Amino acid sequence: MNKNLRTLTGLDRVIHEPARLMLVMILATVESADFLFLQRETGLTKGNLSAHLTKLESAGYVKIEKMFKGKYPLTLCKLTPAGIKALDGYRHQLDKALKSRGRG
Amino acid sequence: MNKNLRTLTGLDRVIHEPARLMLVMILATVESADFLFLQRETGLTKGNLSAHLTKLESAGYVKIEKMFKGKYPLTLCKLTPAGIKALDGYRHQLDKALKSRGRG
DNA sequence: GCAGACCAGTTTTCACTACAAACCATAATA
DNA sequence: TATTATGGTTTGTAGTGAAAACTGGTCTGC
Repeated sequence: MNKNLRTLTGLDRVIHEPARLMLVMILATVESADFLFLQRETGLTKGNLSAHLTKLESAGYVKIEKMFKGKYPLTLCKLTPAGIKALDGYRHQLDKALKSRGRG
Repeated sequence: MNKNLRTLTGLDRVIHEPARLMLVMILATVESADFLFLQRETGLTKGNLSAHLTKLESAGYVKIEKMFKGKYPLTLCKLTPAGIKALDGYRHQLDKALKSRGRG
């Protein structure tokens, strides 16, 4: 069953990065989240969070909407259908690979 | 249960790299493997495989023994107890994180 | 009314890393 | 003697993640 292991090479790197995996896992449960909420939840620095969100957006996995809450900017993030699908695929792929034979 | 997600930040990067995850998964099942066997199984290039093995060795996760099979060099790789433990920990950690809430 | 602190992010910088290509030493082959 | 194959290692390079520095706007004290 090394087929399962071989698929690891093709793992979605966008999702595979722990920080981003965290983000999509969170976004998968909340319908929508703002920047500071995500920062608190993940513990990432702002710069880091910003960069990861941009990357997720470029991949089409999250949609980012900028608005104003009162006078302050507000960045709202939401998982797209593509993002949901990507996360699902990633989970299944990894799950299969990690389950294949429990050592010897 | 975001505690599970937060732990993702601390994932062992040595194991997390797909190519190396493949390697340790294979090594976890075979007691010992030579360079070319690993190359065939993983599909990695020689250079790549060499580099990843060196990294795994530096981490103390695999033991590499060089010998001669007849007149040709032979590189034998074997998962160390530390490597087994690391893989186990990685699997559990990731499993927990990926299982926490299945969306919505 | 303006200097400085604060808010919500973005851009820049930098060290590291994975990958592939080039290389190396030896051995069989023509 | 070249040439090719074996079993790898070293080198070059583009890409990446993390933190620091920066930006544009707002509020506060004086």
